[in-house]
Amino acid sequence: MVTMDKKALSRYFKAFSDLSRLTILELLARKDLTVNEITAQMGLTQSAVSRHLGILRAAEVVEATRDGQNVIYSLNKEKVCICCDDFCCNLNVTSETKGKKSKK
Amino acid sequence: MVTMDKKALSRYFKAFSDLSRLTILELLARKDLTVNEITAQMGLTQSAVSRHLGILRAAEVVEATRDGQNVIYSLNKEKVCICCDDFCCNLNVTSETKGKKSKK
DNA sequence: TGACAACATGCGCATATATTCATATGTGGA
DNA sequence: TCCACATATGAATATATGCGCATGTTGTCA
Repeated sequence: MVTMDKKALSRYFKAFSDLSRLTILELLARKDLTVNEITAQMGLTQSAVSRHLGILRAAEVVEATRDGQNVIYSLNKEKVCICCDDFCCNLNVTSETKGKKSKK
Repeated sequence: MVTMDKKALSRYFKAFSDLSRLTILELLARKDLTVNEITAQMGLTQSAVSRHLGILRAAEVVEATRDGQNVIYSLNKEKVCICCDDFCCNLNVTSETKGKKSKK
């Protein structure tokens, strides 16, 4: 059930720990976008956006496919899900725990 | 349903993005521990552990209660849960999405 | 009160990260 | 081939982070 080691989890969370990257992920959650389209919606240079996308790509949270001159980025929802699940699993935080006051 | 803003999420994930802190969280998932007990199980100085705990405390992922000279730390599983849920919710990644290939 | 134990914090250092500018790489069209 | 557009990347800089040492703070006990 647990498929990621701590190092991988750390890499994922590092990817999620930046405001700009969270914004990018939210944009991609709505629809696939090119780098230019993402850049247009953020207060950053194209360079900065490209770097953030590189980090998200390295963490395998987003995927890039080339379409002519454009590169279209899409969110890998499955990975996001697995990441959160594994994390919760590692900490014995399961759906059943939800909403209940911890038993301590 | 979505109760955290991006900034809060970013703070949580920053807290989760360090290997030492992930280890601490795993330890606390098993049982409540004092700073000394945690320090004994990690290759870090007491000072470093205390700082990590401070970060986790600031993110409200762990709670500290004083017991005489000791400070006992415990994991706030609820917060961990809410954090992951909110994140997934923000990205439209729900339980129903799990396991399925994204519809793209 | 003094001594000690547990924990937190100021400081400095080394490293990592985010950002920008300038430039390189890749792709399509004239 | 040459150019324009989209994207990625090297270099430089500012800031943030993790760490240890030393010290401060808080609580216990004699």
